Amino acid sequence: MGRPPCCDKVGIKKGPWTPEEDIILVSYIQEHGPGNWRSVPTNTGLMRCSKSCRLRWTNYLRPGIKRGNFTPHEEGMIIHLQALLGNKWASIASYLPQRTDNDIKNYWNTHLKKKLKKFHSALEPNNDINMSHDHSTTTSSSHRFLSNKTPPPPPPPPPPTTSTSHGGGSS
DNA sequence: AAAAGGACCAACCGCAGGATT
DNA sequence: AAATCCTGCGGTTGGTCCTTT
Repeated sequence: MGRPPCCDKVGIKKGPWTPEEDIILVSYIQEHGPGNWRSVPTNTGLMRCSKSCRLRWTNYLRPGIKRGNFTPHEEGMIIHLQALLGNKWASIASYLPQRTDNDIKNYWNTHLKKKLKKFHSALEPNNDINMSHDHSTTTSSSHRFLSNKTPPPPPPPPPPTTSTSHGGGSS
């Protein structure tokens, strides 16, 4: 007997969240704290799967998150950390507590990747073929990019990791 | 003024790891 | 010790808005 799908397709709503759904989710989490996502749809009556609830909360509804308008400093941090860690968006996000991994990932894919590519081809017009290897090439020269564009970001602080264990650490 | 193309953002899907029974 | 379940992560897709022709 295999494991049942996380959200069996029947009756599960997909697509953009409505303000009403947001309110239900937020008030439930305010009362019970985040975590135990499995029980959220059951207890709230939301026709969403647990994954969708968690995603909505972490990427949009969670208090204290900042969206859009990345500062040059944040941008520098992201480029630096991406060169350091690769596409570990969750790890990168842990250095920018106000940002979500999804937001950072989107920003990287839409803005920074392009910016870096431009920079690289300006720097090494003959080698722009190498740009297909995203990470390997960004590693060394993104630092040069940084030193041109923005002040070098501070060395990565120890990851916050405020009791990420689910269930136990309800904030 | 309308149409086409490109860019951006929010959300979904599948996979992997960790925890629990 | 093995099997199952839940959560989290990264990649990808779809829809909408903005800009250019």
